[in-house]
Amino acid sequence: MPKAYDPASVEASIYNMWEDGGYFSPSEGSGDPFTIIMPPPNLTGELHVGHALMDTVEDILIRWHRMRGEPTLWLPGIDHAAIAVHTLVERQLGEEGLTRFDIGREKFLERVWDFVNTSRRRIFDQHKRLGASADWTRERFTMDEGPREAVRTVFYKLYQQGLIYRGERLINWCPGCQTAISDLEVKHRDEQGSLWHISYPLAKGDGSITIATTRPETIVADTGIAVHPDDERYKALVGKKAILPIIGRELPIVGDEAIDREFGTGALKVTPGHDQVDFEIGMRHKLAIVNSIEKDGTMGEEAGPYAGMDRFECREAIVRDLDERGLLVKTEPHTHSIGHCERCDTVVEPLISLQWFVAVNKEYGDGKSIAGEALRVVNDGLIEFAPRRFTRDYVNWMENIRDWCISRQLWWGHRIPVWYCDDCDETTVPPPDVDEPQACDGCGKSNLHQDEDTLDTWFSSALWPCSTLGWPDDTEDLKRFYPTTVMETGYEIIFFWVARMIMMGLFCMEDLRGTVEERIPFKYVYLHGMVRDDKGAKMSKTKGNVVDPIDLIEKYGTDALRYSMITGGGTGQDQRLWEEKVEAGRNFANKLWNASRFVIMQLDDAGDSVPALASRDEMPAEDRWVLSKLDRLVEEVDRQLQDFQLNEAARRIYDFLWGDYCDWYLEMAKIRLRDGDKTPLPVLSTVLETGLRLLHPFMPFVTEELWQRLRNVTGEERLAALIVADFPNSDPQMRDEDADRSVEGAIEIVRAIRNIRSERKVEPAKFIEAFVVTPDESGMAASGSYIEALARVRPLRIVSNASDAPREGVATAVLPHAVVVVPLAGMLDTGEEREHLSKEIEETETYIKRLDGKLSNEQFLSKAPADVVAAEQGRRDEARSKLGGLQRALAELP
RNA sequence: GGGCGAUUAGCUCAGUGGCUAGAGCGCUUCCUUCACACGGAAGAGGCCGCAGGUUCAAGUCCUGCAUCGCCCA
Repeated sequence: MPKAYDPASVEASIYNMWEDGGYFSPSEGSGDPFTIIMPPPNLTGELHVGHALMDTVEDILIRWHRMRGEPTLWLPGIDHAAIAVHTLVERQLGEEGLTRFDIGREKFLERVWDFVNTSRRRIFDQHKRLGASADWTRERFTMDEGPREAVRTVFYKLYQQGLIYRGERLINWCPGCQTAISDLEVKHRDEQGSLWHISYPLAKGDGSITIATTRPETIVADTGIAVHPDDERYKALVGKKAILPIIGRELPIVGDEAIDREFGTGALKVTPGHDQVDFEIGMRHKLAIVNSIEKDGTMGEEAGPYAGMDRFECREAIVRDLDERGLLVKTEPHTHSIGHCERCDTVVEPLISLQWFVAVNKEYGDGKSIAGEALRVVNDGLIEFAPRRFTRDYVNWMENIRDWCISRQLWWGHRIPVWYCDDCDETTVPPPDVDEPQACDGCGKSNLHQDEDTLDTWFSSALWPCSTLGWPDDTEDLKRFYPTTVMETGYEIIFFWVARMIMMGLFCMEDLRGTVEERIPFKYVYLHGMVRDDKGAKMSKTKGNVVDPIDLIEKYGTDALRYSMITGGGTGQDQRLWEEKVEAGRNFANKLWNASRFVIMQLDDAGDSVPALASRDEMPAEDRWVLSKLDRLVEEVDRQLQDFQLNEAARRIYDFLWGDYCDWYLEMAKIRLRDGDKTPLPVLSTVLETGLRLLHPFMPFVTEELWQRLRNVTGEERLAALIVADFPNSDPQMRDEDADRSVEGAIEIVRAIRNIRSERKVEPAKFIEAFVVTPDESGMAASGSYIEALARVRPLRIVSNASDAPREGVATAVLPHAVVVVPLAGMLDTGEEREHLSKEIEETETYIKRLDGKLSNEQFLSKAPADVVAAEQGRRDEARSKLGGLQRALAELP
């Protein structure tokens, strides 16, 4: 075996072995399946470290459940990412001096598919590099035939129920992407702007009313002025009219409770065509709606003299004109929140437009609503969030949800399955099995044309848990794996995706499943945090601070990356990642490699003379100790995995394998092995094998490789691969408190002697004499040989009486159950020794004082659980005896 | 404006009421001993943001405040 673990030389072949072995597909066994539908990455670009974290978490859960023998399905896929791909291909066209309208819809889509087919493969290869044990035979794409049929079906069902409608509403328009976007796709950001105070003359008389606005370019679309009905300043004006400057339109002055009297002048110009709040005020007072901004962001006809001007140029022009007319009262700096397109960062323009919506709050059937149901299943605990705090975000959002605008003015995506008639006004929405309707539902004529638009990508993603398993057909997979078990994703898409999957999952399954428990798309939502750069900044291509997971894998290995990511932070917590952090994982993999290398070489050397594992009453304490500790570990890891505490589980396994197993047990075993005693071998290999099984979900490659190598020398033939071995089960029979106490006591003695040697500058190689004073002479004798070897002591004298140890020229360490005395004649500085002991006496006294305080407190004695009280008493006894020992040692110094 | 999170060793972070608060990295001293220098041994380093409260017991629960970050409006 090579001296160092080289991930690059083993990962690919191990992955192929797993895949060829068919281990990624669910086993046929009975029992509840464990299912994760993988969040589908965009098919643009590459997997980033966020995906690496996602894959790691999901793969850990999947591998753990697979090893528990459950039928386990991890279903991967890809999302068609409508806007992203659409704009990407448009940009490519732009470089050739073309627009999509030059080449037409059909040619445009051909180019998109070319792009899709090349970039699809790459993503799966990257998942595989990460070790993802997903079932590639079930891979899905949101634009495949199955998911396409699901989209058609759910659209039809929603339409039939009156839950999808087309209407003229104020929507968020992105002039950059040239499409409507949903509320969620608008990102608000505070920006420095101005608040302009503008005077509007009254229609009758000489008076005027001054309004304040941040968007003077929308003045041309004003259709009213609103004030608070109780505002003394304006009360008399309600019902009167003002004249819109420049345009000359008469504006009714209305009273509306929604007006904030403190903001600006307390008078609001109302522009229902270009502002959500204004739109609602306009509805309440039946104000007209004027559209003055075009979809490309220029001013339209209604803008009069400003028509054709860019919206931001228009703003300056209007302010200038108003100023010239003496109507600009004042301009003050003002910071306010401005909506930007999530994708292209263009300032979003609220516009009145004819779009398709899902009526999420509308009652249907027996009085339920889509959002209401989605809220109920979470409030009733049928779906749980981990970490729990995200439940409230979800509930708040769902309670305030508004209708979902689902049409997009894009060509790439699921085309809206609606046809309009050229001869009458009827809209035809055919059942999903009809590709293209031949006749209008209204007049029966055949002059039909399909809606030009496509659906929001998230509309099809919302169906993902259903559509990937075969819905609308009630397939075997849908019967077996729906509801899925865990939805694991980033907290930033709770609303975009998780919430919508819950809404649509419940709706889709209505006809197929009788109870709501059977309709939910998943039982647990596990949310991971964001991976940031070393300074805590969000990674982004434009900032150039992205870390490529494949680079890290090539440098440190997949397991190293996985370990570092999983232990890098708490559940749902953001974490920072940079190269040096991954080194910790690499070092661990290498440590494991070398410990295994030692064990394997020893087993190999021993050949047929390796004894069977002895019965426990024949084992020395250290063997029982390591098995006992291992069992505690197994129990803890199991509990932590149940609670989604993946980071703690990984850390605990690390602590055991590196600390208990490598640093102590292995070193103890070496001593017996050198003496020709082969009985540690089965213990070494059993504990290692169990450790590999425990660690496998976290670090699959190195554990599989080592497990195979170990199996080759132990000759165990039962199983082909670690990936399908049993996950360890706790066996309380293995617990051994006597062994724990005795070995840990001996470890304390080794540490104490090493400390004395180091502090007193004893030559490292030199063997020195040492005394251990302990009431349990025979028990200690059992540990004598490895204390000698590990602390480089010869001879070690175990005595039961302090008087049997020398007093002069000695360094003393006082432990709770033993006193270590090391004669250091000539090497000892009495002054230093005195200082040393005095300091420790002081610390121990403080500690005892604290315990005394606790133990003399009646409240504590009566209210604390008995075992806590007993533990504190035990600590005090230990501390007292330690103090006595320290004081004696001090007194005996010359 | 509302909500959420963070604040613990020099840095990055664990810590799900009860050991004298831990890890990795970094730092100091020592060790190229036949698994491993991607290593081993020994150490130094903490008003657990601040102020109150609950509790026999608080880094952990509650309230307020401060700073930073995120989400929503």
